[in-house]
Amino acid sequence: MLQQQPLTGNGPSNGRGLGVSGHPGMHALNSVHQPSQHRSDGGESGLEGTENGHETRRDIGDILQQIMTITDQSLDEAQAKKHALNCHRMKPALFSVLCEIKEKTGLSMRNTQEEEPQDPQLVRLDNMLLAEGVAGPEKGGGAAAAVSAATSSGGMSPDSSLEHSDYKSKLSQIRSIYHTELEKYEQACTEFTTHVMNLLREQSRTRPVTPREIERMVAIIHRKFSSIQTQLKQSTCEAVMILRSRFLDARRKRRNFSKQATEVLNEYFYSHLSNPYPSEEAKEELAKQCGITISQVSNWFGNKRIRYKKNIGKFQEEANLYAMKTALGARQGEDSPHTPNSTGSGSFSLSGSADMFLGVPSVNGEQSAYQMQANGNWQGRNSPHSGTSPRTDHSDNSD
DNA sequence: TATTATGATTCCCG
DNA sequence: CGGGAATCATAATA
Repeated sequence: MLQQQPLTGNGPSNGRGLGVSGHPGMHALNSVHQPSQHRSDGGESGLEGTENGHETRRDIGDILQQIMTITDQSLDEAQAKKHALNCHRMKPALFSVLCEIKEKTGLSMRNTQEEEPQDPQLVRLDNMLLAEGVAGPEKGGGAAAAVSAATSSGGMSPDSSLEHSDYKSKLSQIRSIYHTELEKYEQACTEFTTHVMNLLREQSRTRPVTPREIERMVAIIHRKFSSIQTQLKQSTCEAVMILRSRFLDARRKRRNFSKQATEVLNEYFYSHLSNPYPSEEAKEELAKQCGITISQVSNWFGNKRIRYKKNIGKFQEEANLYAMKTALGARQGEDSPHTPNSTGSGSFSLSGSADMFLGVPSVNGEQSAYQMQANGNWQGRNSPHSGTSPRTDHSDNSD
């Protein structure tokens, strides 16, 4: 895990920086800055005058020098030089010599650095971004949807859904930044690549440039840019992680369920006191009704069971209250005073009434452990067969 | 500010 | 893996 600067705040917003100047690829192009920029013309007169190898070599060196430094010169200057070089009568010969040299050295550098094995780190980041929904296809609406959901969350579950949509909108924000930057990078990359390719093509008139070389150069450029991209991806990943942890923190920062939600849960609990273990489906239903997750429902029931068991007396009041409420609701059928549980409608309530009636009677209630066994276990249930015993089970959930 | 209520987490068991 | 139990952390309340 390598980590770069975190980005969090103003991350990749300035993508145009692109430290191209230090590009290794450039090295190959103009790395040969000779400190001594001596005038290279004039000397060539002696080129054929002396067949002295030494002289000739020096002269060739001069020409080479010109070629090498050509990219350093101003445009017209370079243009002029180039023209001069092209017209030089030694040019064809030199060119072929260069080709030859190239051929030879080319062999040695053939195996230097060929294929890059798809940086595993990059793959990992890609996968992660994909999993987070940052990369990949636009998924419906993103921010807009989240925002609208947040604003229009009339009475449903203001807290949780609000936070959730907050998370989503932040995520989509990151997403859009990521995509913009990525696009910028890609554009810059292609731009730069074409530029370099043009340059090379241009140069290929004065010096041998094999397609293979161009290819290699392009690969180098791409590699460089992809490393920049990796950084972007990494930063994005980090941002997502931070956002996520903050979101989780927010979740950790306990928020009480809404009144309605606890009401629904309590109603279910007390109307199934003899067996307060909602099935998966029931949990789902409850979760839907309460606007919470299934695991939250599970948590709630876990807590409730244990706490109820621990101190039954304390919960008597509540138990009676809900039992009464449920009974009333059952009695009046659909009049429901104010139980806005939509979907499941009355669902629980009546059919399970058997157990809850057991609970109603004793307001003083001590031993209202109903079905609970002496050891405080629900599952044991009371007497072995118990004809009347409320087959609490799922007489309710109609669906 | 101390206490209680409560949702979540963790450990452990079968 | 679901549940019980203990515990944590924070919201709500006295």
